[in-house]
Amino acid sequence: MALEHAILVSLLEKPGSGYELARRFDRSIGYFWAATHQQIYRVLKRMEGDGLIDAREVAQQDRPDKREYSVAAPGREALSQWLHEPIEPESVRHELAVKIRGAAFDDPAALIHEVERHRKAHADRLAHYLAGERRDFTGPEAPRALDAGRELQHVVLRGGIAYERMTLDWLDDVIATLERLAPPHAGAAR
Amino acid sequence: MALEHAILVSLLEKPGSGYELARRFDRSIGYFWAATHQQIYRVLKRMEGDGLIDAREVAQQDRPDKREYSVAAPGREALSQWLHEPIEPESVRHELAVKIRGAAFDDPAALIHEVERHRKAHADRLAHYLAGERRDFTGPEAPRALDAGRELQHVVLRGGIAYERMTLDWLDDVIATLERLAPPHAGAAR
DNA sequence: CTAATCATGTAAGTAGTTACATGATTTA
DNA sequence: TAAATCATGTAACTACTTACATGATTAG
Repeated sequence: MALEHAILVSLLEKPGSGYELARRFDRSIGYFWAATHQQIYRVLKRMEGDGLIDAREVAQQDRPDKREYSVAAPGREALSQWLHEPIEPESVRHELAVKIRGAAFDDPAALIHEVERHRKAHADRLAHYLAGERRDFTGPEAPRALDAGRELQHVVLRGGIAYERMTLDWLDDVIATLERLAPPHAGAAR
Repeated sequence: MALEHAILVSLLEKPGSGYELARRFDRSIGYFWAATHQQIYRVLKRMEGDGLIDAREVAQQDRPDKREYSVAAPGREALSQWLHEPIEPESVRHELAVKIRGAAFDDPAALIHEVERHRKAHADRLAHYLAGERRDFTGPEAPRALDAGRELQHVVLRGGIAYERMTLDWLDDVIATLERLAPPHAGAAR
């Protein structure tokens, strides 16, 4: 149940409402742990009930009021404990790879468009990561290094960048392979 | 619900029992779509009920009998239809990245062992992929190219290899970063 | 005779998705 | 006054995980 832990990390980095968390899960933290607002609200409620987080009603003039959550001592403890437990190295779910192998039993050429669409999505994400890196991790603030949080956010971002670059290269390979299989006679099967 | 589609692809590549599928999901196809035997048996039953696959009782002398499944015409049709539908570019779930960002609020040095454990798992997987590539995709059978299934299996495997290589490099970066944060004063926090 | 492999499941619980719903405030 | 953003939820469903269970056959 890593969503709880992802929420704890995000709230330690900065307290916020369910809505704000949902937006973070569309950006930074969500790049490696996706969650919808429905799920977030449900889990926040449970975590509050378990005493892991505290809620504080915040009245706002220019916007609807909100409930701001922050991490309570038992939440910090729970996170710390989880950090010291081993986790299983990721079991991947790569739907596009299923499609690519499935294309052998259909028309490989028909998949080219879909793969190109994914390629574009990954190129956009890479551009977004690189912009974030330029914004947050370059410039003269470097001497103030040894800020653990900053360094660790950066190394995770570098992972995202490496992942997107690798994926782009691979998708080019996939497209080239599909094109090679297409020209002679469309509609190949085993 | 891509498990159904992954099963269809796997059964088109080669018919088999639930047990055999479960083993494939521990190897080849499972490298990009994980599933346990419990889930597989349940989905197989549903798919049979939906007419997507056919079952055939196979008596064996040297082993317990089994039910061998193969793809029926409606199953082929369902796969073909799915292949022509667009899917969302993957939403990633990278638990280790959550831990790395969480380490800012605990002892970064304490995470080094965990990351090294993951590094080893990925190194093993890479070695396994490379052995599979040497076994199945090298040698003099090259001229018999244009076998779509073979080519597509290979490009998916190349993706797995690229992913593991990228991950190893990144985990080295992570370890170096954690070590850099560790020496002066263990137990940093923001 | 014991462990390993082959083979198939049930039951209970947790996590996650999709659809639906409401209402405030702000900007065009 | 309509659309966008901020803000929070419920309900129903589907997917997935974990624990438990059984029984055959084979190799050591």
